[in-house]
This record gives sequence, C-alpha cells and structure tokens, in this order.
Amino acid sequence: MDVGNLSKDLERISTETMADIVELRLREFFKKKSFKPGDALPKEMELVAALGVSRNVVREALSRLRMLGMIETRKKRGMLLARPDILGTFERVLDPLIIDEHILQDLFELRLVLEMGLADLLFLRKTDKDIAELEKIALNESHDGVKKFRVKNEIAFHGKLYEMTGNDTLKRFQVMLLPVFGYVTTMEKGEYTVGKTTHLDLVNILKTGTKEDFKAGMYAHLLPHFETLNKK
Amino acid sequence: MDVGNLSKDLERISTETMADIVELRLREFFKKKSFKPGDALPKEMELVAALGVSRNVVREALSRLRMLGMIETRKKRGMLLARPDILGTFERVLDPLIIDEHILQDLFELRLVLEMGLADLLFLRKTDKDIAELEKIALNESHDGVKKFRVKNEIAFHGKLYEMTGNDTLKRFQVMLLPVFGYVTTMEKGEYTVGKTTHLDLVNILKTGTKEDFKAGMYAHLLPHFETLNKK
DNA sequence: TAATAATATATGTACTACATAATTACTTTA
DNA sequence: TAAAGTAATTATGTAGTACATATATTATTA
Repeated sequence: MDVGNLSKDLERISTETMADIVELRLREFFKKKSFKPGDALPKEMELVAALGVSRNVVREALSRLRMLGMIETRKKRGMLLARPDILGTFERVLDPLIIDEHILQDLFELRLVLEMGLADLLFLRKTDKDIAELEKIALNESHDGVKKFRVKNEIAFHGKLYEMTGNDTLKRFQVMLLPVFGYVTTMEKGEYTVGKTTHLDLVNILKTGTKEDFKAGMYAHLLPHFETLNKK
Repeated sequence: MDVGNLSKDLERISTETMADIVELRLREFFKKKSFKPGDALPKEMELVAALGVSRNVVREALSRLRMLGMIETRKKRGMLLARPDILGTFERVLDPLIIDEHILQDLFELRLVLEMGLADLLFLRKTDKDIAELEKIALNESHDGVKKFRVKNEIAFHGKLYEMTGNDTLKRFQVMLLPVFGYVTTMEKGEYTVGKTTHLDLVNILKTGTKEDFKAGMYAHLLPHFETLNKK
C-alpha cells in the first residue's frame, strides 16, 4: 500500500488530554455565554458534574486560565471572569534562551519595524516636556567605550521614544523585546557601529524638523542594524 | 495610627498558591540548569519529592507550562523541554470581547505603527513575483459598497504586504491583530472612508517608486485611521 | 441594634488508587 | 543465534476521598 497517502486516510490520533479539552470547552463556554469581566462563574464542582470529569482535570484547566489572567478565584465566592493581561502572558515565554534562533531574528526585525513606524504617533503626541527629557537623556550619555553603558543609553533613549507615543501597550512591548534585542545585537558581527545620526540629532529633529526628517533620521540611526539584514 | 502609611509598613499578604510558586520555581530551575529544547526533565515524582508539595500542585504547574508549549510530555519517557510557540500563547488571550477598551485602542495604534514601519523590510525583500501577486489582489477588489467585501480586500492586501517582508512572526502577528483591528474600525465614527492613495497606487509605488514614496503613500492610505487618533 | 460567634460553602492541598501507553527485559522459537 | 513475541517496569493521565482554609451568610448574644 502507498504509505504516502496513509496519513491522509488515517486521522491523526489525538494526544489531547482531558485538561486540554476542558480548557477549550471552558473558553467556548465563557464566550458563548458572553460573560463579562467581573461576572461570577460556575463552581468547580458544577463544572465537574457538567463535564463528567474529575475535579483534578477541571482544576488543571482552570489553573491555566488563571495563569493567563482570564479568571480570578476568591475562596467561597467562587471564580470571576477577569481581563487578561495580554502582554504578561507574552512575557512568560519570551526568554531568549528558549526561543528559536529564527524567531529571535524575526523579533529583532519586528523591533526595527516598530521603531521606524513610531514617527507618526510621536509627532502627534510629543510635548515640549517630553522632548526636554529626551534631550537630557541624550546629553547624559557617556561616550566611552564601555559597552554596558552604551546599551544603557540605548535603552533609556529608545524607551523614552516609545513612552512619548502615549501608548502603554507599545511601551510594554518594547520593554519585553529588550532582552531579545540585546541578544541579537551581541550576535552582530564586528564592533558596535553607530549610525551617522546620533540621539542628539534625533532630538533636534523632533524640535524643529518634520516627520519625514525624523523617519530619515531614524533610518540613518538604525542603519548599522539594517545592514545586517539579508534578503529572502 | 496613620492608615495611609500602613500599606507601606505591612507587607501585602501574598495570595499566591503553591501552583504559582512551583510554576515560578520550575521556570527558574530550567533556566538555571540551562536546559535546551529536547532535554529530558525530572519526573513528576522527583519534583514532588524535591519541592515537598503534592503531585496535584506539581501537575497544575506543569499543565500551565505545557499549555505554553514550554514542555512536552511523553508517557514513560517523561517530560522534555520544548520551544514555546510565543504567538500561540498570545492568541489565547487576544479576544476583543474580553480585552479592555483601552488596550484595544493601543493595539489599533500598534498596527498602524507596524504598517508604517514595513517599508524598509518591504523594499529589502520584495520580489517581482510578490508585486505581481499583490497587484492581482488589488485588481480583483470589488468596489461596491458591501462592507464585508471591503474588509476582505483590506485583509488580503495588507496581509500580503506583511507576507512580503519575509518575516513569519510579523505575518502571524498581523493575523492575530485582525479581529482586534476589525473591532476598532467598526467603532470609528461615520462611514468607512478611503485614503487618497489606493491599494493600486501602493502597488505602483512598489514597482517604480522609492521607499520614501511608499512611506508617504502608506500614510496617505491610512490617513482616515490616523485622523481618528487624538493627542495625549 | 450592633458586635460576636457559629455555620455553611468553595477553593487549596494532600494522598491513594488505578488506567494507559511506551520502554526495557526476557523468553521462546525457527 | 537472531528474530519475534511476551512480560515486567515505569511515568504520565484520571478518578476519588479527605481535610485545611478563608469568607460570606446566618444565628446568637449583650
């Protein structure tokens, strides 16, 4: 018999555990019943009875949802639907040590994309106060060769840029990507090279320049990184 | 006594469960021992003995890590460290129905930032074949008033753009943000307004224009969305 | 009536038992 | 002796019981 077609004819044996199934069912249930954050959920024992599985299994599934912040539990009161902390869950798996090299590279590029796209939000929401603070950061930078400080400068400056967008999620996203970013940059060949446009240049563009100036400036600033990228 | 200072003096009673603690300890353990994907992990009973908690608790913690794709379990063989699917976990909590309105707005802006930042990767990696496919998508668009089709066009076109960056993570990210994006756009006041630059215009820029042209074109295309944004 | 105590209830933890799958060791047979 | 088949072993998966603990509700008392 043709082995190649076998996998099409024979359905893959599901290795799903009961906890997996219950987790899924609960998600569907919450959505279907259109529970809103703060609503009380059924008790564990009610779920056990309804689903026909052991309390153990139900608790494993609930434990997962609790970790994701989708539910909260209070003794006696039972469980409540909650608002998940979307980035918090992301953070949990974002460890450069465990992540695939290929994904790391993708995330590195993702950060470049983000930084290049910041300009519009930035020019919409920048304030004189912000720019003053940013300038202070840029002026305080030490320009000796110690790598540790250089990384610190980078983080402070670019972090402030994200902050200036007034988008908390974006800011947190940046914080999360920091370790990843750091990891990849150490992989880059040769010495740390600085783009022609410095942090101070960027500050000045923010003060008097246009959005387009800023986009060009940011590109020039990140150019050393862009040059490490390769085509498909 | 001053109640205001009380919370500073009295440490907050931790409501962490054993499962929370064990989860954390296991993460630290894996990192400390610098396990690599594929490595065999201790058996459940060994963890039970080492941590001094019930098997139940250990299993709840393991269940969470398993959900995140950090570990895999095979009967008899035990557990293996795995490569987590970072975006998969993200997806799990990214339901517009349970996400905070404020976060939704943030994610909407995040997507705008991404699209504005695509240009550099796009011009680095675009191929004639890609552009041809993109053009086909743009040409196939129906321009009647049916909203359903318009959304479909948007998804197909912008999705292709993400794809052309050659960055799988970015592409998946876009797919994830789609429902969120759709949700927010329906919130936008008034009728669906199209930017002055059409999809076909963008295609032509990709063909013969410069990166800067494209950035300007994309901004013009997204302008209706940008105009809904407000300052801090 | 207000403060206090008792009760009920739902989650958290521990423990036991057995099912199931898969590896390993052993035995049988050609 | 090698291959095939069988049994033993082992680690995870599921079920169920028991009790601890915190808290909302109810009952009691001053």
